[in-house]
Amino acid sequence: MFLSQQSRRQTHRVSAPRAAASTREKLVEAAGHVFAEHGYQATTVREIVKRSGANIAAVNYHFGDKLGLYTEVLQQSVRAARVDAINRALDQNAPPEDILRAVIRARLQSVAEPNLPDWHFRIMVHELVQPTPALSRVVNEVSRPLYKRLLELIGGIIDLPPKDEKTRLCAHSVMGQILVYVLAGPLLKQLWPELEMTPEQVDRIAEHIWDFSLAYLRQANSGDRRAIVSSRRGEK
Amino acid sequence: MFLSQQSRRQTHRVSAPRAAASTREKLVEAAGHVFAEHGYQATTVREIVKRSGANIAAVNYHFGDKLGLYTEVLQQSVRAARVDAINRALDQNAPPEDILRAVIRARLQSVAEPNLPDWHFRIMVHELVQPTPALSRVVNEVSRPLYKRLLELIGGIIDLPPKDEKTRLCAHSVMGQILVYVLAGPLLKQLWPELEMTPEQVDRIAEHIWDFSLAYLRQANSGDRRAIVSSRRGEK
DNA sequence: GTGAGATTCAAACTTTTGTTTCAGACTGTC
DNA sequence: GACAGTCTGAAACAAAAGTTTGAATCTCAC
Repeated sequence: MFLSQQSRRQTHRVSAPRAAASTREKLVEAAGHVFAEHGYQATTVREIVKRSGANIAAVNYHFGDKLGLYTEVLQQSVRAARVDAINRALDQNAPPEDILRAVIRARLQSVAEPNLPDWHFRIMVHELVQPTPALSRVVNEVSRPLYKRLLELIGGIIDLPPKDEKTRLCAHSVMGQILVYVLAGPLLKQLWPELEMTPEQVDRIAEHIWDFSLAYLRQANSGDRRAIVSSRRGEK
Repeated sequence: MFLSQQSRRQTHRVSAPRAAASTREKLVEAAGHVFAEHGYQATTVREIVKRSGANIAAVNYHFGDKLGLYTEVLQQSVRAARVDAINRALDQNAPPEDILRAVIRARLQSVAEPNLPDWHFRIMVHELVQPTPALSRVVNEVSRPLYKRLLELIGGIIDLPPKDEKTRLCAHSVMGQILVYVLAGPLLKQLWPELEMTPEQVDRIAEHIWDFSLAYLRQANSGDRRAIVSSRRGEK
């Protein structure tokens, strides 16, 4: 049963990719939003089909089962995240500090537009908090390269090897500042009702994170590193 | 039905709090771990009772329903978090910079000991990512005061009002750096296998976050603030 | 020790949710 | 215009999970 549907799906995608793809695409689109909002477990296929306007059988017809649909959504997220503005920012030829600034902006900006496929990232976040069965591997495929490049970038700024502990801690500090807006968005909005994630506000936040981070990174780079630490106590 | 059980529970707690509390306590203990690991939706009461050794009816008998048990766990988390080391750190009489350092350490250290009731915080994190019905209010009760005090603390360091946008952004920067270890712990461990959250390592991480943050905060405090910004571009 | 209430237990019940079925509509081909 | 393959729709099915039941056991006051 399952296999025949899978093959049918394959046949479908090859033979009639234009018109019939509509329902399929609508499902992925709706599923992306719902999964991003509730996570995998808390999402029901009935909510997805209701939102997409499709019939409940469509999920199993096109994707085999709920996990198949989720896998498709996740793969699209990975693909989208990979070719995303982040890599474009990382690829540009510019001083490392400017690249870092562009990376922060790129990552944060996608939070501002809830209409557009921002759920790509939110889904990753859910994965991160509670991994689902078959896809920590998928997340890893996109997370590890990005992490690696971020380490290289920051290592370049503070003049340390990418794998140095200090480089990693700095990378985590930058990541954390961004993640808190993606993760704790709803909470922050409760604590700070005036917070509206307009493009202008997001720009200001990105600028702040850049300022905040560079205050340390520049200091760590300029000349003798131990001076910073030893101003407080001896280095380990 | 529900009310009669509730009243029975109340009676129970008053009349025989010692021996019979055992099952109840075991349930809360087990539920805390399971909820913290999987979140509310993905947790089954059967898993909880299996882990606690209790009968499946015990949950409904003692707490009315699954949400009642979860609420109890959450309230204990709130209570635990409230009297936690964080407030002790905030209450001490010391320079704001040292208090900040103590707060960072206190919050990060609880991550290091997974045996102890660390799930208090992890549950909050799950709440934060996907709020459950009846308790964003509860989270709010503990989050808002802590947030407020953090704003005052950081406002004190950079010499700005607590509600100033810049103060808030700085607070979020500090929060984010801590949260990333709580949230992304599993992922970070995959990306950086050598990462072991030993007490020593946690101390080093806490020191880094403090250094990293203070690099900006001190700079922001010292004299004219606009100098920092205008070194890049004009202030808004 | 007896009785009233509190607690536990195994089993059954109800709801939710993922999945399947199969009839019918659509689409493009000969 | 008939056919094959593709897709959709409403309903039914099955498994999982939350909840309830009622009898049995325990606790403790009298």
